[in-house]
Amino acid sequence: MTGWRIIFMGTPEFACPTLQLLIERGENLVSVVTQPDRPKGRGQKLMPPPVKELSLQHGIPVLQTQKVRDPAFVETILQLKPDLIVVVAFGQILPKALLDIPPKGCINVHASLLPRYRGAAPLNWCIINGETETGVTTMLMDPGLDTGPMLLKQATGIEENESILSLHDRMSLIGARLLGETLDGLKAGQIAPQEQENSQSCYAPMLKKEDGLINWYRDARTIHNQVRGMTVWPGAYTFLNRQPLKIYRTRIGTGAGLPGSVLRAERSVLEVACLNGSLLIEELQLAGKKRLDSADFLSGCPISPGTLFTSNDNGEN
RNA sequence: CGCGGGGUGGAGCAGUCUGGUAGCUCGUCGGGCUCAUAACCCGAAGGUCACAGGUUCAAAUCCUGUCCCCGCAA
Repeated sequence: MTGWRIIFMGTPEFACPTLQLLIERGENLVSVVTQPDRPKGRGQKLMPPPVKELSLQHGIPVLQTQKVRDPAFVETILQLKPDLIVVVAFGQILPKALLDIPPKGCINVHASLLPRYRGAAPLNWCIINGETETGVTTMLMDPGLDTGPMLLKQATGIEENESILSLHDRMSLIGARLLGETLDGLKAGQIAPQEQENSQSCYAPMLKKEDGLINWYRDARTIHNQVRGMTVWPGAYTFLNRQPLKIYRTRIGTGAGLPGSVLRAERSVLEVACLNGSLLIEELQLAGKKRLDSADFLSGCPISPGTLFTSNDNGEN
């Protein structure tokens, strides 16, 4: 398109569609910056971030750094003389020294309707909090955490049973498209940055393993939202016979009983009582076993009504 | 060499420690019962027990090696 020298910064799968779009548009990608390869999975094998793999496939130079604040790294970026830096789910906060480098600024693609859900895990928290709508915002970065002036927004609805997986994929595509529009708008000088209303903001901190632990003394909808908002990582989990049990998919039921107790376990129906209402577990996984739908799970691991799901491996709630 | 669990008819599991006839829940197929059924009853098909060696009169089971899957940890 134009000759703007662009540096792309991003790390996980979510950032890939946007990078892909920049590549397809034939933008002048000077370099891609991503987090270092990290030990991942079983066996601690060193794995490159998805963005690195995509970059290498297209022959784009990749820079990896532990700390973007490192003056030596900032100098490296300065030498590249970028006109614009595009940041999508990079995972580190950029220092002012870096933000000041590109004359056209640093654009961030953020997975929420700002100023709501600033921070690392907006997708997860939107679902956990039962939001029915979210979206993507592009903004001009400033030294704060997702506090810069907004450029464009695109909203999308969240279905009652939608999990973070489908939302993630949809939002990453929306993000790519929106960045394209943002670039076009900026180049044409047609976008007026709009300051965020700080009083309306809220934060979406990185999830911790413990956030996945299910407390059956909460109402069914709250737990349902937790399950679909945490799927895959960290995963909503409870304990059955002192073994960790992951729960991947649920529906809200109307049964009642002692929170954490199994109300029904027959054929493909596995119903557990919550504080208010119940959950019908549709997909689950016992430690060391495969992820199964409830019918398969029950044929190999019969459970009798009254069995308790607990909050720790001591069998207590 | 990060820790650990596992690969057994189509699905999920038991059996392995203490070698000796292949078991359970479900699915499939046939028949029966029923106004009817995802219910119930009767019957049947379907497995070189991941792969390769070894020990043994005899290996799903014991020994050695290989491949694959998964939980923890990140």
